[in-house]
Amino acid sequence: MTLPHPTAEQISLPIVLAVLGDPTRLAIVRYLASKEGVPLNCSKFLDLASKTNLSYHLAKLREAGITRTEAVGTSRLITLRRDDLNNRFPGLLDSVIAAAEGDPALPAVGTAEVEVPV
Amino acid sequence: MTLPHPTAEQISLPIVLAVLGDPTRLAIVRYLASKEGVPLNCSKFLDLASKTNLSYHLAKLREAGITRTEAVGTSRLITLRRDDLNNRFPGLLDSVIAAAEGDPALPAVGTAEVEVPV
DNA sequence: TCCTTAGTTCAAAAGTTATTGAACAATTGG
DNA sequence: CCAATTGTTCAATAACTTTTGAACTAAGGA
Repeated sequence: MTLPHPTAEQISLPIVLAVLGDPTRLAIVRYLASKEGVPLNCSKFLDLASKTNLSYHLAKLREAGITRTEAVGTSRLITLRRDDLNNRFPGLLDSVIAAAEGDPALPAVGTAEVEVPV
Repeated sequence: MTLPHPTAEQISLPIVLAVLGDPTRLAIVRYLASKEGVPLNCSKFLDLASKTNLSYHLAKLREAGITRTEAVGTSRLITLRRDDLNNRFPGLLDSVIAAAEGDPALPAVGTAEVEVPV
């Protein structure tokens, strides 16, 4: 079972920019980029917002074509659509990620989750 | 007399993205980029929106640090802050403009204004 | 089967942004 | 000075977006 995603051609520039123009979603994208290749589930982002609100933001990212969401069991595995975005808008995602990496004003993900050894 | 502009350091990534995430404003930026170096006044954009509404959108662009607005007589001369944006977010504006140039869904500026020779 | 985990959906409330028209201000040309 | 041109401000409204909590679904383990 797959959730609805736009095709690469359907990805719209103003929509991508508007969706990235939100600190919570930019923080999600920055974190996804920092864990490139590792599919993450929604709960990784609970630092940023409530479960319900995350569901909303992650749907926005998916509907804009910025992320891909795959249902696996009760989880959703989320990845960046780097290739599709790069084909459609060359250089855009990379420059956004680079800028986001250096932005201290964005909320952080994962700073609370230190694996505590037993 | 100069209108208030953010300094380069004050320019915020999410705000820039949110402000660019609007078709009218993206069309303004695309047109400014196509006339690089030539300062344009507000009336050039009347194809896109009413005078009042343009005033609003142009203020958003200025306050986000995307454009510079200079008052000259009763006119406002508007230019892109390309250098400041490039320093702050390298590659971002260029990729947005390149993507906007190829976007047929964006409203067009100036298609009605053909200089009629006498 | 029952419970837990993971996430969605829905409707309401809160907040924000866009659009409008009327009134205003400032400059410039006649 | 007067009128036209250029653009702003203000208040109202319309339209969207974000956030919330409660109720829900679906899968997986005990």
